[in-house]
Amino acid sequence: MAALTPTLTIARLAAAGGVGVETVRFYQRKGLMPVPASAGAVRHYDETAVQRLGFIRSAQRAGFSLKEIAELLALDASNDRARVQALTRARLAALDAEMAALAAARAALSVLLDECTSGQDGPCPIIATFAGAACH
Amino acid sequence: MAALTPTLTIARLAAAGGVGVETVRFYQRKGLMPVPASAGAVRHYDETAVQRLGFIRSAQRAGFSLKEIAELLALDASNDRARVQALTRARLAALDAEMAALAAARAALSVLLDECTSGQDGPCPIIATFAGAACH
DNA sequence: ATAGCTTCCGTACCATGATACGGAGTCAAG
DNA sequence: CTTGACTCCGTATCATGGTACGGAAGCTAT
Repeated sequence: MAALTPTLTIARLAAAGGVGVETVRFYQRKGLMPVPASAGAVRHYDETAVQRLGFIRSAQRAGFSLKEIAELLALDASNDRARVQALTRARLAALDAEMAALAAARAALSVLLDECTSGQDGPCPIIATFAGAACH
Repeated sequence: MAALTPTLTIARLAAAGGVGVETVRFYQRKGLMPVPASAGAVRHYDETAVQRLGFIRSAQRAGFSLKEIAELLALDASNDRARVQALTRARLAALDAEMAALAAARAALSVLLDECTSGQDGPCPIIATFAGAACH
């Protein structure tokens, strides 16, 4: 029940994946998307290409870089769960680190904003904090 | 009690700020750091340059882009607290959005990792999830 | 069959935040 | 006064993730 679009042009593929044509071509150059050995002169794509594009977008949403996604796609073929798990743990650790950094920045900025909005005395505390890193 | 380094070379300035010489020059090109109108042929920097460099690093840690930092530095002169507050609120909102996205990604990945580690049945759930965005 | 939209392809460009390089000039110490 | 370290300056390069452009060729509808 899904044989209505057996051959997609690159524009349709891109539309199906919610990206631009140039982005698909970019992914091809990066080896993320296959270049289907054009029988004629214009390439045609099937559902697996759409799924692969979806894979890329999904993994990207999870914070994987295109380089990591390339490896994940390679691992899709070889059933190396250990490697996938290792990549995933690394990504989780990176996410935790990023979140901690953002949380710290957020907390500091939030306090400064409160200080700045309450009270007009002297210089802006936000600016002053950036200016006076250690002492003055 | 801080007149021991009235004139710093760019290398000393960079060292004081914990960045490379090329980075200082990069900031100069971006208008973030002053280029102190060399009396001779070699520029010299004072403590205010060190502070400015510290300002940049501090604001950067809070997630501001160099473009935003340029504006904050400009606002340091003109005491426009409203604009500083607006920039800060925008940055807080962006931080919140980024943290939410990371948290979502983290949660999803964490679940997938658990599923993948417990049980060897069939294909890797992590890969399968990326592959099967909507349905199969 | 000819206009007009796509596709293909290489190449160039954008933003972001740096980092590297090569040549010329400067400066301080030996 | 020469050597070696440092500076200045423009330009180039890197990584990341794309976006844009221009010409030639193909496809499609009238």
